[in-house]
Parts: sequence; structure tokens; C-alpha cells
Amino acid sequence: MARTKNNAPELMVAFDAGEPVKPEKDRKFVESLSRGLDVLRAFTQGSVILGNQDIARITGLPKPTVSRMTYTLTKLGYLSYNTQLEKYQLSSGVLALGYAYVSNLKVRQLAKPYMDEFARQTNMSVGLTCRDRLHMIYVENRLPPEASLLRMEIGLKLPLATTAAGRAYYCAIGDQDRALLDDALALKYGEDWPEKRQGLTQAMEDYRAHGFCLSLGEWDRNINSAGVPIHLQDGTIMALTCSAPSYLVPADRLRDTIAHQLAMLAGDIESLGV
Amino acid sequence: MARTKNNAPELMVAFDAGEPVKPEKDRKFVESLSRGLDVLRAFTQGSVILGNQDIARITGLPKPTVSRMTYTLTKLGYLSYNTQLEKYQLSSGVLALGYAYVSNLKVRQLAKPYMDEFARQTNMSVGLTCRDRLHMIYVENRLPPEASLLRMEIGLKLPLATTAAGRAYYCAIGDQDRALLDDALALKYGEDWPEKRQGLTQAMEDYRAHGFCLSLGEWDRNINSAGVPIHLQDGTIMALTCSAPSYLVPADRLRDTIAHQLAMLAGDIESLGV
DNA sequence: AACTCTGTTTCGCACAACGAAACAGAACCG
DNA sequence: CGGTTCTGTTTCGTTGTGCGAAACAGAGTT
Repeated sequence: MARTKNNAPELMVAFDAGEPVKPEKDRKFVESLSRGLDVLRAFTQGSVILGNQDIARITGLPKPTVSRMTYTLTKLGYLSYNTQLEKYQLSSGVLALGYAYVSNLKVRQLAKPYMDEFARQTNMSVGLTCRDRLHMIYVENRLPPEASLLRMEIGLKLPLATTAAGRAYYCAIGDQDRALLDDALALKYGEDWPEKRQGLTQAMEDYRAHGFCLSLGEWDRNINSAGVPIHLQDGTIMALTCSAPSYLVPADRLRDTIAHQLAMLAGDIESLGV
Repeated sequence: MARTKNNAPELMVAFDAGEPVKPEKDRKFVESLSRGLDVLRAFTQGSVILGNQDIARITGLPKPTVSRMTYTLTKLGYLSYNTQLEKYQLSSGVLALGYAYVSNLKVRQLAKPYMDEFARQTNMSVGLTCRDRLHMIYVENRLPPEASLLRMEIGLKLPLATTAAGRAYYCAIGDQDRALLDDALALKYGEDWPEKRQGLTQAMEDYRAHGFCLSLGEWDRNINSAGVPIHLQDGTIMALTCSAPSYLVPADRLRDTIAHQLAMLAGDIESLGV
């Protein structure tokens, strides 16, 4: 086995701050692949059905390029064409890929029973999330027996700055990565950044002092949640969270007892060796 | 709005019979995008973690090309690099795409309560599937109250020829599409094709006579299931199925009463206007 | 009939992607 | 230790693919 200068890109810097990334001069980077995937990702930014024009506007790609990409993606089964509306939408090809990812996450399988037990004991829903660019994505979510209103499905995206999941992740990454993340978030939030940063700074303090982060009504006014990072053996950092409506789990109870239990749980899961 | 000769590829002919598709000469087809996606799909064929060499072998692409593709995909967050094993695996980027697809399927949302009710009444698990190349993929699955052993997750792939889902789909498509599908299946199964075709022929007869298809222990020895197609308004064809261990739901009860109810359910769902 | 909105197609060029071959390390091995 | 065999990376000259401005083509709209 060899690795002279390590082909794998040193750090994942592809934060999407709205506009697509423009790597300037990299012989190894395959531009048209990147563009094609940008076309697919255009469908995750809200709209479910897009014409070539829409895609061109969202991605910033020229029209003929979009035309070729949608043609190719349709032929491969990643997009489908709606002849009535004359627009495209995602097709089943992307689902196969997404499933291949989650179904092979060992941590997900192993953590599931622990998460169930925790959900049962605390009556909160327990989620496991990973980062994708500037979001946290659920890879698992277990509900308490009396199924709460919170039905977070696998794949759902949460913002990074205002949720317990995002904050736990933010606290756990290296200083260098965090600086990059700060830049990307600042770009995304513009003049709202100072406010968001305040929440993240608070999270860092919480995390250093107690080992967990909180989001008390800061993402959804009625939801309190706590989050802790989980370090996988391959270096991946995920976040374990528990959430409930604030009238069921008030802030002080979350802070004083439950969040600490969550941190213990994270430790247990890590020590399973995933 | 314009469509002179219809840019959208006439028919989705991208059946993967093992080896990647080789379109010969199509100015609109972006080869490198197709190749990059082939690299991603390599991870859905069993292995969860692959080196460049493995990918080259699976996809048939030359080594330097694979190197560039993995480099690009890693940089974009669709693959992650495991430094210990010096191999790649899928990353969270693909999950965001897959979720965008399922979460926007109206039929899924609308059918869910009906499927729950059917599961409760019949004590079978009820699935909604769509086709991806030579497989059917779950886009929704609802279990009966006393959660059976069958836990089919969204995204899971079923073979097309031996399952009730696949057969229902097979019966519902046009003759021309079916002929193409036959060719692809023949290529996939080789000398086993006559046997598989027998099952599909039987399904066609069942479907014409009764409006449903069956798979009685033909996919999993211990599982009986029935399937019916669902036609969406945009022309998409999906399949609705119900399944249970054969000792709980014997073949005759499935054939004589439940399958017919399933066909009725499919009609109800179609008439919701999805 | 002129205008606008779509999306497709053309076509010549540039340069991005290609891939054979060379290189580079690691592990193993007698 | 030199040789062998894995791995994956890099080089580099060539080619042909992907590019995109501009032209074209329909369908509504006024």
C-alpha cells in the first residue's frame, strides 16, 4: 500500500454558501462531474420540480450545459422528466445511493437499541446526525413510546448554527476546521452571523464545562434539545441529540439531569468501537 | 414553452446488467458525469468500503480515471476517505439527495395512513416501491402493530423477477418497455432466465385474471406476498405490496381474500390523484 | 405580427479529461 | 537485501469531449 502525497483532499472545504464552489486549477478535479452533481443538488434547495432554466439560475451554469446534464442524468435514472410540466425531478437512482450510505453505518445499527432505551426513559426523541456541508442530517432517529409530534425522518437536514446537533458537531471538530466553518457560516448568514455566533460561543462554553450543548427554543421556538458529539474510529464526528417540546421537558430539567445522561450514552456508544 | 424533438431521453434504457452502460456516440451525453456516478454506484453493489483498485475492477474504468473521480467526489462530500484502510466509502452527500427524492413523493405521504390501516387489518406489512434499473426500491413501508420480523427500510432493493413488487411493475409497463426489460433480465440471469421468466409469465396471467401478482416463497422461502401496480398521474408506475411470513398468512388466504383487498387499496390511492 | 418565454441545436475551438507508462512507496519473501 | 508484488499517484502528450455564444424553434401572450 502506498500513499506518497495522499490523494485524498486534505480537508473537506466544500461548504455551500449558496453559490457552487469554484476550484480554480486542479488537474485532478473533474469539473463536469462536479457540475452534474450540482444539478442534482439543485433539487434539494427547496423546489421539487425544476426546468432547465430554473436549474441554470440556481446553479449558475449556462443553459446548454444544464441541458446536457439533465439529459445525461435522466438517461442514467437519477432524474425523471415530467412531460406535462416539461420539468425534471429527482428519480429513484439517488435513493439507492442514499440507502447504501445509511445502511452501512455500523454506528447506526449498534446505537439503535441504546437510543430506544434512552427515548423510553426520558420520553424524548433521540437522533443521530452527521454533517453535510452546512447542515446536520439525521441518519437515525428513535421516538419515545407515545410517539411525539416530532417525526424527524432519516435524511432530514437541520441547520448547523442553531440546533443542538450542529453545535455539538461544531464543538468537537478541530480548531482549523472550525475556523473554516466559521467563515462559511459568516458568508451564509451575513449580518445575522454575530447573533448565530453568539449561540455557538455559548455552546463551546457549555461543552467545555459540562460536555454537552443545548438549543433551547433556538431552532424551533417550542423545542428544547441537547447534543453531544460522537467520535467514530475512522475519525468521523457525528452528533447525538435528544429533543422534546419544551412544555414536556423544561430547560432546567434538560440541563440538570438529562443532558448529562446523554453524554454518558455517547460515551457508551463510542466504547462499542464503531 | 418548447419541445421540438424532446430532449428527454425517449425511454430509460439504462438497465445495469452488471457492466456499465456504453452509449456510443451522443453529443449530449456527458461521459465523465456518467463515469463519476458509476463510481458512486459501485458502492451499492455489496461492498461498503472500496479502494481505487476495487472501484476500477467493478466499474471497468482505468485507474487514473478512478483516481480523479474519487478525488472529486471526496472533495464534494459524496465519498469519504478512510486513512486507516486507505479506502473510500460513501459519505453524507448522497443521503441528502436520496432524502430529497422520497420526501417529495406526494403518493408516499398520501398513501401512508391507508397503508397503516391495511397493515392493521391484515396483519401484513405493506410496502410502496419504485423501480431502479433492475430492482424495486422501497419508498415507504408500514408495519402491522405487533411489529413483524420484516423490517424493510426505505431504500432497500428487491430483485425484480422474483418479488411481488417487481412482478406487479413488470405487468403494468408497456409491451415495448417490457421487451427491453426482458432483454436486460435475460442478460442478468443467464441460464437461470427461463426459470425466472416462468415466474413473470405466471404473474402476467394472475394480473390479467385477478388484477394482482403473487410471490409465494419465491424470493424468501418463508415469505408470501402480493403486489399490485399503482399508476401515478405523471406516468410513473410504482408497486404496492403486502407481505408476511407464510405461516401467518398462507397462500390461499392471500390469494382468495387479501390480494383483492390490496388491489382495491391501490385503486383508492390512485384516485387520490397523485 | 411582434414579443417573450421556454428549451434545443449548431459548430468551431480550447482545454479538460484521458490513459499508457512511469513512478513511488509498503509489505512481503526467500 | 535485492527482487517481487501489491497498492495508488503523477506525468505528459494527445485527442476528443465538453463547452457556450449564438442561432433556432416552438408556444403563449399582447
